Amino acid sequence: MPTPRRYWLMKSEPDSFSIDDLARVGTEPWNGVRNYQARNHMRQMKPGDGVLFYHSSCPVPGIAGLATVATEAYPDPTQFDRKSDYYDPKSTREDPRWSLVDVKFDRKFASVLPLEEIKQHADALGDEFALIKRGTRLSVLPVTAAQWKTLLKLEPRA
DNA sequence: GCCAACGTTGGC
DNA sequence: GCCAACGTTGGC
Repeated sequence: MPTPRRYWLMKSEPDSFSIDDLARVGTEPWNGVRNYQARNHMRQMKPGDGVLFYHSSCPVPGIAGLATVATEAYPDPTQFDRKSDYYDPKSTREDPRWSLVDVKFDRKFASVLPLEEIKQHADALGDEFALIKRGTRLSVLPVTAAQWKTLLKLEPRA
């Protein structure tokens, strides 16, 4: 039996990589994640999983569009690159510490679904939803099928 | 720019 | 293994 499709939310600062950037390149290796929980989530991903593309640290933080997981997790090459900001001297090729997946553009929302509005639906989403839980800074987090459905219903139409 | 929350590092 | 210091995230 095939593994059911799962859902995730991935944060990106639009100043460095936005939904428009993803639309332009089509597919992007999600490099630079240096948090174990976020990494572990990426290691669970399967091609075809749904991704909510979230803009963080910007004037209107929120969900900017949809993407799809395009690969299984594989070692993040930037961890071996001495010139990269993401270089990790403690990681080895024999035992890579950091993983990533490729993420493929699906579509851009007509406008960003603001975090502010998402928070107003905490009842439907559940207080434990990491996106709206106070103090959670996780950049890659799981989304349940019910949460996915709820959030897509909130998608701005214009 | 501020600051709360959290993760990581490193001395002991 | 504890915990203080430090760095980072990310909303506001």
